[in-house]
Amino acid sequence: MRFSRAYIPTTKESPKDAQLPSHIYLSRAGFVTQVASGLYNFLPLGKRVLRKIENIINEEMSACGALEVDLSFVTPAELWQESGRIEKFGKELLRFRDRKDNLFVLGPTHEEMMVSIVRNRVTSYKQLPLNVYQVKTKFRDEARPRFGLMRAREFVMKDGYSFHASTEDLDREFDAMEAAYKRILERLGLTFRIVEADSGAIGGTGSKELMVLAQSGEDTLAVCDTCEYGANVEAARRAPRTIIPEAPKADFMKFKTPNVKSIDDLSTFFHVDPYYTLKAVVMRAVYTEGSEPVCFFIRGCDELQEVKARNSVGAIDLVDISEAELNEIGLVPGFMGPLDQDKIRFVMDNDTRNAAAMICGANEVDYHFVGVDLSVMGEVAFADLVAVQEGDGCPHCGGKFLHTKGIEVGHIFKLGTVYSAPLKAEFLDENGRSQPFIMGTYGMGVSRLVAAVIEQHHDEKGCIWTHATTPYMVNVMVSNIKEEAHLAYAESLYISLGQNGIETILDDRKERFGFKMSDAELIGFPFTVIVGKEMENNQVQIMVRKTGEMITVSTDDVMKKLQELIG
RNA sequence: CGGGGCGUAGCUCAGUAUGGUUAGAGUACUUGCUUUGGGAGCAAGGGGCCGGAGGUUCGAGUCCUCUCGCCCCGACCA
Repeated sequence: MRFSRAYIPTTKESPKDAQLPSHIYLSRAGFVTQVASGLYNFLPLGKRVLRKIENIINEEMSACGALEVDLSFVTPAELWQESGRIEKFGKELLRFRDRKDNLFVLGPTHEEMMVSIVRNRVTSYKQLPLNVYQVKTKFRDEARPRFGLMRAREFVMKDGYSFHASTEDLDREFDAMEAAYKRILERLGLTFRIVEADSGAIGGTGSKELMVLAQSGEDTLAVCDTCEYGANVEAARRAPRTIIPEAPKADFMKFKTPNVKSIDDLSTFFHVDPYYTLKAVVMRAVYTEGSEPVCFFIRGCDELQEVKARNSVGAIDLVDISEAELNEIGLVPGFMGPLDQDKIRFVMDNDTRNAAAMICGANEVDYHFVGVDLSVMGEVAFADLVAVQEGDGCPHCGGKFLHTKGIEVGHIFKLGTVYSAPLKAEFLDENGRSQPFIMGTYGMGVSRLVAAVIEQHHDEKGCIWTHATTPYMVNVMVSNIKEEAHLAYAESLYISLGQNGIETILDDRKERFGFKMSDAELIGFPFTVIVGKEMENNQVQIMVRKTGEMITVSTDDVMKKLQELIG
C-alpha cells in the first residue's frame, strides 16, 4: 500500500471522549471512528487488524475440527421466548418488528439459533460430537457502553458451540478448546491468564475466562505467584489458613459490650484477633419473584464476596439494606449473631464451620457472646462467601495470591443441557432413548482483542502492534520524496518486500521527516525503514518500534536484516 | 436505570456569570513561495442552522421551558 493513496486519518489531538490508551490511540491513528455510543466504524487499518485476528482464530478452530458457519444476525423473537431468555436479557436485546409485524431481535449471542439449526437434524449419537462456530457481529444494547472498543454495543465475537452425547466427551472438547484459545492468544502475542470464573445464572458445571493482563482491565483476578492457578475474584478459592492466631480463652457467656459495634471495636475491646470475631452482613436478596433480607456471617478478618453471597442463596441480585429496615425486622445492627436468630434466613461461611472461641453478637443491644463454639449450631446453611485477599494461600500449591487486573477476551462454559433441554434439542442414544444434547460454548471477543492488544502494547507515542496483529509489518519511509534516487530505491525495496511476502506500506507522502516519523510511531508499525540521509553511504536505518532502536544497514543487507528481525 | 458533566468550524477548545457590531483561536484543509532528519515558516483563502424545538426580548451562542445526543461514577454486563 502506498501511504499517499491510503486512508489513514491521523490526528494530533485525541477525541475528548477517549480515556483509555486503546481508545485514544486507535482513534488518533485512524483505525476506528465513533458513530454513536458504543458504535464504531473500522477504517482500513482497523479492518486489517480485525481480519488478522479472525484468520488466526479460523486457523486454530479448523485445526481442532470446528466448523465455521454464519447464522443470521436478525433472529426471530420466538426462539428467545422458547428459551426464556427474552425476559432475562431484558433491554439488552434490541427488538423490532418487520413489515408484517413479526418481532425480531438482533443477536447478542447465538445459543438459541445454534441449537435450532442442529435440532431435528442431528438426531443420533452417531453424528456427535459436533463443534460449530462463527465470527460475527453481535449487538447488546448495554446500559452503559464505555472504553471505546472494550465495551461496545455492536462488536465482533467468535462464538462456538459444541454438542455431545456425554459429559465425558464435553470435558474432552472443553479442554481442547481451552488449549486452542491458549494458542490463539499466544500467537497474537498477548500476556494472559486463564482463570476460573463464576458461572453465574447460566449454571453449568464450569467456566473459565481468558484474561489479557492490563491495568485498565475491568476484572480483578487472584493469581498464584507460584503455579498456574488464577481465578476471577468472584470465584477464587483459597487454601485453608496455615497460620491461626492464638485463641482467646473464655467460657461461653453473655458479655456487656456497650457501644462496641464494629469488628475493629470488638477486637480492641477484647484484645483478640478479628479472626475470632463473627462479622454479619445483611443484604436484601432479590429473586425472580419477590425478595427477602439475608444475613451472611463470615469471620471478622474476612470480606464478603457479593457474587458468591448471591449464588449461595440463588438470588439474581443483592441490594443494600438500611439500618431502619433492620430495626423494623427486629435485628440489632452492631450486635447481630447466629445464635437464637430466627428472624431472617442466614448463611455462614465455610470457614466458620466448627469454629470455636468465637465472639459474636447476642442479638441484643450492647451484648455479645464470648467463647462461642459454632459447632453447636447444628443444621445451618454453609457456603464459600469470602473474598480472596492478596497474600491468601493458593489451594493448589500453597503459593501466595496476588491481585491483578484483566480484560476478559474469552469465556468458555460447560453448559450441559441448560439450553438443549428447554429447546427440546435431543438425539437418540445407543439405547434408543431420547436425550438432550450436552453442550459447551466458547466465546472470544474479536473486536475487544483489537483494543486489548493496544492496552497491553503501547507507549506515550502510540500503538505498538504485535507481529501477528499489525496492519503492515514494515513501513518504508522516504525522508524527502524530492530526492529522486531515494524515492526510486524506496519503491524498489517496497516491491521486493512484497515479493518476499512481507506486508509493507510505502510512506511516499510529501511531508516532512518529523511528521512522518510521528505518524509511524503513532500507528505503531513494528519496523520503519528510513530512506534518507544515510543513502549517501548506501545505507538506510531500521527503526524498531518496540524498543526505539535505530539499526543502520547497507541497502544490500536491508532485506536480510528485516527478515531476521521479523523472525 | 440513579447521580454528575458536556454539546460552538473536520478535531481540541475560548466566548455564556452581566443578552448588543459581521461568532473567535489553535489545529486540519486549499493556493503560492520558502523549507526538508522529529508534527516547519510567511502570505492569501474556504469552512458554522453556536445539538434541536418552543418561549422571553427591540435584539439570544448567552436568559427560560422542553427535548435529543455524548462522556464520567454507580447499578448492570451470556
